[in-house]
Amino acid sequence: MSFEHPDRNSLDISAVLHALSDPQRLGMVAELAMSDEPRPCGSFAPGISKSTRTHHFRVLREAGLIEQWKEGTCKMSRLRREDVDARFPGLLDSVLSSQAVAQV
Amino acid sequence: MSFEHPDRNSLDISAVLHALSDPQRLGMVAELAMSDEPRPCGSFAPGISKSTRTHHFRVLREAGLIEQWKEGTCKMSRLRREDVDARFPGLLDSVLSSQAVAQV
DNA sequence: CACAAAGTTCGACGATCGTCGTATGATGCC
DNA sequence: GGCATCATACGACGATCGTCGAACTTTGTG
Repeated sequence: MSFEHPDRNSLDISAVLHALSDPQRLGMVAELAMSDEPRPCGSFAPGISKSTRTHHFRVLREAGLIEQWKEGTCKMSRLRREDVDARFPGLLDSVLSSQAVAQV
Repeated sequence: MSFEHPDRNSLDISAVLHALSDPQRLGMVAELAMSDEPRPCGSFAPGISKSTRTHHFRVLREAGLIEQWKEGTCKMSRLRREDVDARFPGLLDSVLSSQAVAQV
């Protein structure tokens, strides 16, 4: 029922950077950052298959970037912004702002 | 003679994050950031082979993180801090400060 | 209960990665 | 010139990655 969510203090910079280095995942994180509301998995990355999406969400979750929980048949996701900011101050901001520029 | 050094404006966030996501390369970048002096390649990452070192330096260079040039038989490396900061403000600082904490 | 919807699991695949050793170049010094 | 030093080029290897489809589970709804 509960999934693997690494503790705030055990976040690994290499895992975080690797998780963010994939354009697909970076796009997901950017979407999560824009709308502060949790969102079901299915509403992301419409071009890829369900299993690939599951894989990307697991990478993000195991890196500690997102939190996930089930609600009915949906799985919700939320960016762990406070935790990431506490451990790596400024990182998410700089990555996301560069992403925002790229999307204009 | 001259190597591939991407233009400041063509730096790719995914390539940069991927380049930094390897612990070996992150260590090299951290060393380069600490001593502002250019350093020969051979003085890095003493545990790994020469060819692996060459490979890592190429990844860093092609991502636009470092600049390299030859001096005699040595090849010098320098962090392209201004360029990276201009393109991705705050990124290098946050990554390097987390790295510094980890090394204490 | 039967069915639909949302995710997961399980191979599988080609591509890329990190690492190595050996051979090869380029440069400086005796 | 001969030799040592520093780095590159070229496979090669096992490991990981991103992607997929098919089968399955879980949950809600008729």
